[in-house]
Amino acid sequence: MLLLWLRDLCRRFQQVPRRVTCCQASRDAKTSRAGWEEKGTNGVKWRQLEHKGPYFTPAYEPLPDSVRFLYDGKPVKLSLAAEEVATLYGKILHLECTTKEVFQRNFFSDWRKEMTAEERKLITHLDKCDFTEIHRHFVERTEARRTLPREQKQKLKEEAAKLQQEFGYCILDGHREKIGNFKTEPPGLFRGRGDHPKMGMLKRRVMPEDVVINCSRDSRIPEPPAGHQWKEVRSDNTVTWLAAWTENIQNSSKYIILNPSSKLKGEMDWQKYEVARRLKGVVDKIRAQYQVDWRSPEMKKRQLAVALYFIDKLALRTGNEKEEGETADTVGCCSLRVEHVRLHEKADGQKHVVELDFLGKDSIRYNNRVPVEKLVFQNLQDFMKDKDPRDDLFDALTTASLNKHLQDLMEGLTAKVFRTYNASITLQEQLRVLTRADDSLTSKVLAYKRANRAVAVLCNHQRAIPKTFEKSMQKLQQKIEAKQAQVTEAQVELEQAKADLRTRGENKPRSLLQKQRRLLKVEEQLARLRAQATDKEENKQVALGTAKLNYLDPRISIAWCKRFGVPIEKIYSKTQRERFAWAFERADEDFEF
DNA sequence: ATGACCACTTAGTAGGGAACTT
DNA sequence: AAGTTCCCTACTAAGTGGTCAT
Repeated sequence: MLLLWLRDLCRRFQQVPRRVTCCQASRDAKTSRAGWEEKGTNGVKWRQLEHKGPYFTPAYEPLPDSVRFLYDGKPVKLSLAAEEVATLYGKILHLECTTKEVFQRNFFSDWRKEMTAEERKLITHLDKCDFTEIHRHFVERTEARRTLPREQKQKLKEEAAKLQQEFGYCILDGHREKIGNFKTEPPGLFRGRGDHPKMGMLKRRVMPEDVVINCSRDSRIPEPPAGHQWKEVRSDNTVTWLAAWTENIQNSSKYIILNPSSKLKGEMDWQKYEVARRLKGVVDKIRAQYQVDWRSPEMKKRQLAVALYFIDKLALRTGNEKEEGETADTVGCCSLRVEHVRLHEKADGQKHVVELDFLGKDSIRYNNRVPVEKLVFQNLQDFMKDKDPRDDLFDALTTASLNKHLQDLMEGLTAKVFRTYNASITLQEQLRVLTRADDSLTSKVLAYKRANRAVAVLCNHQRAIPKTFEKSMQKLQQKIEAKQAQVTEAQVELEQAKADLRTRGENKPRSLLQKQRRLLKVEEQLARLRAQATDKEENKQVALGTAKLNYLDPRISIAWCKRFGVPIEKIYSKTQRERFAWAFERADEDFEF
C-alpha cells in the first residue's frame, strides 16, 4: 500500500518511478544473457521523449436544419447531445451491424442516456426512428468531397499534412520519429467482431482530462487544448507509449504509440525474430520431448504435450481465458472445449483424424481435419471422456503453466513464438521449393505470393470475400477467352504463312519470323492471365497482409529478392519498407532464418 | 493459485486514393 | 472527365503474456 502510494506520488511529480527501475534492473540480468538488450540499459526504452500530445477529435458540428430526424413519421428537433449520437447511427446505417438486435438494443439504451427527459419520454421505440435523412446527408457530404475541384482537394491535403507535421512526430532520443496514431479515437458506436455482447454501445468522446501524457521531465510538456487539463503527466521511460486513456466499453487502455517505422519498434520486431530463430535450434528436442510425454502417466503432462503439439503443428494461438459475457465467445488452444473437437477413427481414407471447428480471434472460424498420431488420438479420447460439450478439453492446463513450461525449455520461449517460427520457416522453405532462377520476374513474384499464402493458410488468416469478386472473376475469364482466340488466330496465321512459303515459294521469311514472334507473345500473355486467375481464385478468402507484417522475418524476403534479382518494391510497399528498415541493414543474400 | 491490470502485438475492415479504362 | 478497379493505409478491436496484489 505504501509502495503504491509512493509510486503514485513519484508519477505525480513526473519522476521516473524508482521501484520500476529497480525491478527492471533484476530483469535485465536475465534478458541481457538472452541477448535481449543491446545497449545494456535496464528495461529503459528511452532517455528523451518529447511530443505535442494527441490531436483531439473536433467538437461536434450540428446538422443543418434541412436534415431532419423523424420519429413515428414526424420531424423531431433533437438536443445537441442526442443529435450527435443519432448521427453516429445514421452514418453507419448501410453497415450490416445496425441490423443486429444486440446492436440496436445497446445503441438505443445508450442513446436514451444522452437524451433530455422530454426526448426520453417521446422516443421509446427504435423502430419508429427514421435516420434516413441523416444517412443521406453524410453520403452526400462524402460525395461532395470526392468531386471537389482539384485545388480544393489540394488544400485539404495540405491541411492534413500540416496536422501530421505538427502532431504526427515526436523526438525520441534525439531522433524525430513518426507516431503511429496521433489522433484520439472519435466518439462512435462500438463495433465488436462476431457475436459481441457490447456491439452498438456508445464509445464516448475522449477529453484531455481522460488523457495521461508520458514524456521526459525536461522536455517541453505538451499543452492541453485551451481551457482543459491533462489527467496526469508522467515520465515513465520503461514504457513506449506517449499518451494513454481508458476506453469506456471494456475499460481497457488505449495508447498513442510510435509508428512501426521507428527505431524502437524496429528493434523489438528484430528481437521477436531472433527469439524465433533460437527456437529453430531447439525445436527438434522439444518435439521429441512432447512425443515422449504423450505416454506420461500424469494427465497434466499429457494435456500439455498434446496442446503443445497442436500449437506447433497447427499454429494455434495459446488461447487465454476470457471473461464470460464481456466479449464474443472465441477460443484458442488452451481454451478449446469438447464441443470444438470431433474424432474420426477413419475419415478421408486416413486413420485417426481430428476435426477442429471453433471460432478463434476476431471470431474467424477455424475448421480443419488432420490425421494425427495414434497416441494423440487416444489422449484426446481420454481428455473428452465423461465430459459435457461445454467442458474444457484441456482442463488441467492453463496458458500460464504452458508458458512456464516453455520458459524452462528455452529462455524467452512462449506459445506465440511457435507461430512466428513455423510461419517464417515455412516461407523460407516454400520459397526454396517454388522459385526457379530462370523464371520471369512475374513468375517469381507469383511464387512469392504462393509462399506467402501457404503461411497465411497455416495461420488461418482469412478475409471476407471481396464484394466484387464474382464480377471481376468473370471479367478475367472473358479476357482469357479473348486471349485464347488470339492465340488460335496467331496459330492459323503462322500455319498459313508457312504454307505460303512452301507452296507458292514466296520469299518472305521476315513475315514468318514476325508471325512466330506474335504467337509466342500471345501465348505468354495467355499463360500469364491463366496464372492470374488461379492466383485470384486461391486467394479470394485468404488475407496475406497479416503474415507478411507480423510473422515473416523480412530478412528472408530481402535475401530472396537479392538472390533472384527481384526488385524489393515488388514485394514491399513504401510503408512496409520503412517498417522493415531494421532488416535491410541486417540481411544480405546469404541470410538464413 | 488467481485475477486484475497493463503494455504490447496481431487482426480484419472500411474507405480513400492511385492507377487504369472508357 | 468520369467510371471502375485495385491497392493501401488508417483505424481500432482482440489477442498474448508479464507483473502485482490478494
